[in-house]
Amino acid sequence: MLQIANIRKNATEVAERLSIRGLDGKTLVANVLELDEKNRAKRTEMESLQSKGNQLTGQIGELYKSGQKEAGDALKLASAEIKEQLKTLEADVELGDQAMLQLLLTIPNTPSTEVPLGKTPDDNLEVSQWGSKPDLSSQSLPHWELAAKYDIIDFELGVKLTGAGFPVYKGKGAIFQRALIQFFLNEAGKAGYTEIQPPLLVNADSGYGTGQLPDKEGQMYHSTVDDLYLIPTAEVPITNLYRDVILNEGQLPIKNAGYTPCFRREAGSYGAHVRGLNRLHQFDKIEIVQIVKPENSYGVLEEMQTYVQGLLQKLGLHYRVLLLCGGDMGFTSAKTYDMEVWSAAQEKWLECSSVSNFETFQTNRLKCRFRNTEGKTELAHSLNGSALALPRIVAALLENNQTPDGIKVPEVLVPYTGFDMIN
RNA sequence: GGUGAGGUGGGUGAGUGGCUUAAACCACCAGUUUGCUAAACUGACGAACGGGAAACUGUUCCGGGGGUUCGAAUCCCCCCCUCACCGCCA
Repeated sequence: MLQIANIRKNATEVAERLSIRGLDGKTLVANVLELDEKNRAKRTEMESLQSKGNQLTGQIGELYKSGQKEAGDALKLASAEIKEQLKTLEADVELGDQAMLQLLLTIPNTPSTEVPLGKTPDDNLEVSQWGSKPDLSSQSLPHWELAAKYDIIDFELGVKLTGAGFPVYKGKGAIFQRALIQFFLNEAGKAGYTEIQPPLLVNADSGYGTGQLPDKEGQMYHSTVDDLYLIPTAEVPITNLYRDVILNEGQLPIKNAGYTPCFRREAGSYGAHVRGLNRLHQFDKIEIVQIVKPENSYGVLEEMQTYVQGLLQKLGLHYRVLLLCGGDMGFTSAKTYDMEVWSAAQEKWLECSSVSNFETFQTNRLKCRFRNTEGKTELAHSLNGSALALPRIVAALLENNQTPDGIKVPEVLVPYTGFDMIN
């Protein structure tokens, strides 16, 4: 959620930056300012009346104490009248605040000025590519066929147990998953991230804190008896660690990493492109999260982006880096890089990581602040990225590394798997 | 699930109707002293929002919501959460 004070102060800039998303920034900002002005007028009116009432009660107290009961009783009448007037005023102010909140909730984050204009994924800017397409023989198989051939992932069994999108990993397939998780966690540790094992169920407050609620309510699995939500990403618990917190400047930057299964209902997205591991209801992901000082956040975004690339390089995967355009960026992000790995048999790019700077969009909601050098509280900036999400990495590794004798395990993973070939 | 206790500022924790502009201690911050660090001393120090060029000033906030009262952290009602013990159980 954008900060109203910031919109007021930097109206033109906010409007311009919103326009990068293809929105009518000017009108949006004008609407906010108009409502804001109305609200403030009402608030001033209410507060001065409250002040008057407070003075009165003080006087009444004095009068009673000095034994002037009748004079006190007389003032009570005036006090009662003010109280009556306040009722409607307070209700008005409350309504105004609600209206403002509702309005602000509909406005996405202001893109960084470096974000390219554009509406669709076609307008994303390809920043770089690494590696090259593997040279596979003509009989290369998609990963779901490889999974069946070597009996390492069973999609049908998952359907029996739960439903589509809940695969069962078996034997070397399960070990391979575990190896990747441990590899990613160890790498994050080496890069200075503190490992976190958070709860997989969160309450509604946490959902609101990172913005999954109320907008994406339908995307989360909800246990209604206890009113808890299965996390769609570790971002939710790990970022909410800092909800309603005032940090000391010295504690920043905070760097956390966590592995969790992620649960997504993915309501409404069915079809051919969800085949195999491409889109699941439950999958494993290692997430990295940083809470930083505002002036550092864009430098940190580059650092995180580079870190994720390093993982892909160690796995020997051909990938590209996209700078998302305004229209394709998530609602809460100010700047996002997507990493896509090449899936050799499907012959397409698969998104496997998304690294974003949210500036104060999340921390405003979370009330995550730090005390700056002047001793004043200031909203921190939050960032996160997948490092990495497993399924599409697994898909790409299976497809790209297939040989007539089996699937070669990347060298960096062998210490974790204990085998160098899936066959 | 049962019974009991409790939720106060960054933390510990006092506070049973107006003197609370929330004590005290700790932490954080600034300064003094000091080879450095530490310690000691001094000072400042809750948050959010509004008004003001600024100095400054107003309002709200003691888990959440309602109520009593001229006036509520304090009294009453409902809800939520935490802790302890018991029961059940990995």
